[in-house]
Amino acid sequence: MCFRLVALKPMPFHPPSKPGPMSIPNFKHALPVTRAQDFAAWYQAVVSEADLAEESGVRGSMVIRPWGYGIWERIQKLMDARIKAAGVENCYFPLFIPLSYFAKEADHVDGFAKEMAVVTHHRLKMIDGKLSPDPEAKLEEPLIVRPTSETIIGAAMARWVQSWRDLPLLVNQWANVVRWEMRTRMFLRTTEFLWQEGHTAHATAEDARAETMRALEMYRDFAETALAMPVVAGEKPENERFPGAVATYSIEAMMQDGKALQAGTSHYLGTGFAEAAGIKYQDAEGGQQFAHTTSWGTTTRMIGGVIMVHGDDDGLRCPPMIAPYQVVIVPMLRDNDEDAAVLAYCEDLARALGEVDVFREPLRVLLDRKPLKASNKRWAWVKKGAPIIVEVGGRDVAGGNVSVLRRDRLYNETGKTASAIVPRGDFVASAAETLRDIQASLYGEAKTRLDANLRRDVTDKAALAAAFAGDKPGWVEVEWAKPTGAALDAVEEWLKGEKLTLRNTPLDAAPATGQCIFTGEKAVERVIVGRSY
RNA sequence: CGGGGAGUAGCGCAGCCUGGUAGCGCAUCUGCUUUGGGAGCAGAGGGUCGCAGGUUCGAAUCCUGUCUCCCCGACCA
Repeated sequence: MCFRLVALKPMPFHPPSKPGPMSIPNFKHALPVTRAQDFAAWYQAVVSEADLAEESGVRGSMVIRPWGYGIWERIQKLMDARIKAAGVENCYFPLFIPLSYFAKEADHVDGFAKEMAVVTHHRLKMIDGKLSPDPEAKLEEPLIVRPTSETIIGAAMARWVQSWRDLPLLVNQWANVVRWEMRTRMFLRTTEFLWQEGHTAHATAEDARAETMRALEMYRDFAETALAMPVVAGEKPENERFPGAVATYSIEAMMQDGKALQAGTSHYLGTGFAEAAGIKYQDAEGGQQFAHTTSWGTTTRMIGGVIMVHGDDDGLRCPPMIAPYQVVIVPMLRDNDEDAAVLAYCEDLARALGEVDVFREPLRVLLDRKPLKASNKRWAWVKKGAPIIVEVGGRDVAGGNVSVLRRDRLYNETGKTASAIVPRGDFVASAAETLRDIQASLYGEAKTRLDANLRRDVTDKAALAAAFAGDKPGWVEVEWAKPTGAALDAVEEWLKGEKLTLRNTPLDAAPATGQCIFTGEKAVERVIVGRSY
């Protein structure tokens, strides 16, 4: 992986101006490249410098390192609680799906056939000195590696659902899936990725649609609360739908370069998958009905979103709710007699912090005992984005203090790291409040940026194109007539020429009052246009 | 999958055109000095040059194939 700092086109979008080192020439940041120099290289630098993930040698697949996986485990824990609170139960379905299951739903096949990993053999053999699939061991029916599990879960649902009393059926699984993407990026689009996929079956369309919206709202609230990542929840236009879905909804987050990232999806699948899999039930009147199904998912992509929403030129700033460690204690050891006292003081501090409750959980604290120079440890934790870094030296011990560094406010006006010396007891007593404040301030900063870069004053195509000219960042919400079929294709064709995409039609948008920006017809709703990942 | 670029020590790179058996900076280790902070000096360790073939007396260097990564595009959570 190499970062080239030459002749890079400057990023036209800068975070809200903050006091600190922004204006100081040649300021030394923890990363080798800044957001303004090259956003894509900066993103990769955060991934590697924060020890989130690394290349694996397998195309498009990454090793998720402990700090990155720790964030995923936090996401899992908080999301899982919400899923269970909605009455959805976890279970596990096979990684391998018989080709015949997958083939049943035509639109589904159209959508996924091009990116499928296929298992065709069950044995290897040494042939001409090379270990190769044994031609004698060819599978009767190929297996596909799941790109999503609607089909195999549908087969199970068909067995489980007999009567209207069996509905609703609400299941979820945490799993890995594989999609053979042409172009991959760490966390944002990998060949194999981790996710949660919820699958539900209902008696009526109304119930299924309600579940679809419940999941969407769960994702919106999760993104904004746990990830401190403001999003826009809305419906995807017709041709961005999940293959086989009747309606697809998404949450869209704005990255610091102004591009949109789809961070979660929820689908109302109608009866299409039920018909393909035979999910039928006998209703109260004795008639046979097909169930209405939904599916909804969030993935490790969210970690990429957290990086691009909260990261700065010193690395990740991890929201406290999903930080594997919320407070990291770095002892300043000098290889002298004071060290034992410093360590004992740090251990007491860690113990006291471990008894603090924050966000209704015990505070997560690490005493970093690694035999490295304290300054190196500090900057490693800055890059990883630990919300609070506490440094403790001999003088702190003597004075009963700690030196506190907030990751969201790293520098003061003079460009120095903004460590604050505070009495130990005061720090422990206020730690939970400080973490809540960091969570809130990360959200606030991102929300301000989103609002400042979402325009709603564009009413014609020329102005829309101009709004993005010269790589201007952000989104534009426009009124449109929600064209379908060929008319929608024409809209997307024009947008493609401008390198733009339709993101979604926000649920909470104001009603449309004017004309469709694309067709000139009477507008029926508002849709967000932007560049995207 | 199309176009472009890259793979040499943990990281960042030079060497490749004009083949002769590998070098720089940072990091690491050791010693001394320093100490509210990303230290200084001296010394040391670490690489089958992505992989596989080929040409050659000899390949990091030339040729062929292949894998992986990055950028742009088409596709997508």
